[in-house]
Amino acid sequence: MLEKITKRTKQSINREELESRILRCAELVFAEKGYNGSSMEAIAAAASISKQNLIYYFANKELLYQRVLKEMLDIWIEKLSFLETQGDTPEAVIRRYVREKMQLSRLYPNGSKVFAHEIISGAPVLKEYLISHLKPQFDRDVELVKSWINKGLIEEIDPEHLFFTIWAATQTYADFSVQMEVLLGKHRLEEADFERAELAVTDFVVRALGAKKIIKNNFRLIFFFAIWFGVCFLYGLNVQKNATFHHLNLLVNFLLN
Amino acid sequence: MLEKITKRTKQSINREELESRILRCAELVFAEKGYNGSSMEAIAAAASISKQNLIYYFANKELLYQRVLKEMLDIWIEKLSFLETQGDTPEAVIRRYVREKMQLSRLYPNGSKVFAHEIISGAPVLKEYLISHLKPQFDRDVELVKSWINKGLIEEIDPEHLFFTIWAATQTYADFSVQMEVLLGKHRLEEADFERAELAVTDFVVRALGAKKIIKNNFRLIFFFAIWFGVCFLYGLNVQKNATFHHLNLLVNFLLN
DNA sequence: AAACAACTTGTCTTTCTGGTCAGCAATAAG
DNA sequence: CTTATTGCTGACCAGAAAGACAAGTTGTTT
Repeated sequence: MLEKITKRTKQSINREELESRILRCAELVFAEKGYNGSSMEAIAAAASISKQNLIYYFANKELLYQRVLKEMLDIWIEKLSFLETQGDTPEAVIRRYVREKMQLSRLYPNGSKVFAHEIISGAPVLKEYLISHLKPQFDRDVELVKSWINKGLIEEIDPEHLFFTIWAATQTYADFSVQMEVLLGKHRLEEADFERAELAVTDFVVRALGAKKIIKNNFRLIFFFAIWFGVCFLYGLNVQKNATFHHLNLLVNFLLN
Repeated sequence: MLEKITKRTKQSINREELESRILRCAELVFAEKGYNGSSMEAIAAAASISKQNLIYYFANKELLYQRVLKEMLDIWIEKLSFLETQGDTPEAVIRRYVREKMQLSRLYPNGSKVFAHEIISGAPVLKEYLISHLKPQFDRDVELVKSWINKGLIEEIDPEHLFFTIWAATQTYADFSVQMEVLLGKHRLEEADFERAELAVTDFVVRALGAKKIIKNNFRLIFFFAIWFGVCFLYGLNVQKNATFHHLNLLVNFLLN
């Protein structure tokens, strides 16, 4: 297919700028009012242009809506793949994943909301796209998690539902921000809130995965055995029998602290 | 205030029946199309009555919407309070809480969706209600979780964000069911899926809380000390020194298994 | 400068939808 | 059986919104 060479004239630059401004404003309006509640008039007003001009750029509402949705999903799919992280530990991969997803909630709250509206409504527009683009990636990522489980790197966890939970827990900071504002008694969620949230959710997930725990427990195991061997060795060789319980008590007190 | 005695005539029974049928149908339509996308005509059709008749029962759309929302939230608030569970362990309380919330997603998927639409849109109708009814309960529950942390019953976790995560992880099974259907390659989420989900989410949360871990670790600790004492006791008394390492090896193999 | 393309706006039509109103039908009360 | 109340329907209306059309304006190319 021949790609038309787009000269960067004053017009074409303006066009691009205006298009992206329209998309951002449309995103905002769709997020707040849903597809049906958003009039072209309102979107145009948000972008400070006339309705007719808006229609000139996006022939109809459906098309505009699709563009907004697709932009969001492209970003999501692009940013959220396990694939390129084969070398890292599960914990590192998961931490990165959760962080990225939180960033999306923070940076594109409106896109997230439009996406949420769409899915809740039964994904009339997005269904095909989900099947063709999201599912393959999902299947791959699930396989990877399964392999982690088989290798004993993480706890036995339901891989599919792990993803559902991560998505939900992160997405909620975009979609349900109003609820949180009310419950936290704030006018708006701020940077600090998002940072706390990110920390809470990542820790939450990592702890649930048990990735960290295994290491901790291994440490404890090794620690115990080391002392045990030491003690047994000593007693097996040349310490008087009567001292046994005294040393034992010291040790027990130390461990229980 | 005088309460009017409602005689249970044929008419009043019909009225109640029809009212609740309308509410259920409205819930369904609102869930799928959002407030603005749902016409009174469509709701009436779903309930198999005429539009005028619908308006006879619910004078206008706004009112109908509020009723649907309020019914859902009342159920939610009623079912989800920590208060009456003071005696139980944190793990028991949390398990019950998550299970109840999952039940809501399973039993009232449409109500959940309407609620989600509403919150995502900025809670124009519900905001006051959230402040007056949900926040006080939230604050109480947060305090309880904090007290658990202070007592060392659970890991140090961000209480507010714990709730946000639980809500998100459970609510998602109502709101994003379509996405899950696509990704799991199913036509509909079935009982079995919900059971798996409930198990996954509860385990997930409990593990993240660390409530279970403490118990498990205590077990392990007791187990170790019991064996240790036994072994030391035996060696301290009447077993030959040479047998030490043999028995030790047996034990180590058993523990590491 | 002229011709052409890109952009912008005002006007109009059509469709949809929330809601009114007057009147008919079914049921309950006297 | 009659009357009053409650339940239901058809005809209608006003306003909102999508978007078609034509006319005018600005920018680009030759």
